[in-house]
Amino acid sequence: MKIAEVSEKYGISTDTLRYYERVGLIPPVPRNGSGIRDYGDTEAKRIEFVKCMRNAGLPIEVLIEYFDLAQQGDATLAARKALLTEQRDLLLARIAELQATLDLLNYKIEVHVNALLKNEREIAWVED
Amino acid sequence: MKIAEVSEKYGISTDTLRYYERVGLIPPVPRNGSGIRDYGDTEAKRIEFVKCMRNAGLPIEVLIEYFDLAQQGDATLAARKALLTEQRDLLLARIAELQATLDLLNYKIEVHVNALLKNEREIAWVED
DNA sequence: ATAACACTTGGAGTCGACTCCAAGTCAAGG
DNA sequence: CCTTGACTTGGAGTCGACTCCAAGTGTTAT
Repeated sequence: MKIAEVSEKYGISTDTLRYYERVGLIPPVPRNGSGIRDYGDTEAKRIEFVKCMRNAGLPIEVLIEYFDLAQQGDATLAARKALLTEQRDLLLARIAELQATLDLLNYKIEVHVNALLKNEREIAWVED
Repeated sequence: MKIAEVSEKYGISTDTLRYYERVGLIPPVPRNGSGIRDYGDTEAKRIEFVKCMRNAGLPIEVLIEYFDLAQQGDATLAARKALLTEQRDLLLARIAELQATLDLLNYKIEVHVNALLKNEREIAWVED
């Protein structure tokens, strides 16, 4: 798969894909005879995972660290688990915060709806 | 309340508080005789709301628009409701995404835990 | 075979949201 | 009176994460 196809498939710009490779978030992608990137399944899986994690706000730095550890084999299993757990906990806390804001937003909307209804009644009364 | 106290109370830097005022996210704060900001309850409430919304990722621009509308009175009630509803829906979608990533993260952690347990068993077997 | 087009590179530019800085003013304590 | 320390201003700098650009090479269709 060429870069344009990968970009299309995952909704990530070609610039971003190359950028990820540059900073080490994705390992060097294999090239065909004329130096053009040829993404395979391994790459695709990695990209999908990165997309998901980035979308949830995990910093690029953290992901790089994770992949660096993974690349060192079983000796780093515990460290990787710790890293993932930390990010999981941060995410959990984040979700709780967003949920709280969601509740507030819903309450505010409710208030606006009520105000609108009240206005309608008053207009009806005036026009009667 | 002086700016340092507000900063302390809400965990927002004085720089950020002044920045918010500059860009119109908070209306001009009243000053005492010598030009120093004196925050009151109205200001505090606004700051708290802004903090909550910003924390949930609502862009500054959107919040400014909301306050601009609010300042124009009842005629903008419907517009404000629409704005809030749009942001609420975005937030809802965001939470769902984060939840999906959370699930994936939990699964990954599980995989690591299993690998660790397997290693332990192997070590035990070697050392027996 | 020549135009059109996807790909390559390194480096510069952009964006939102702060964050820091220099230079100055003012109130209070020793 | 003089220092200390919190406050003021406008403007510049930083950060993470892209995003864009110029200049060049390779592939494909007419």
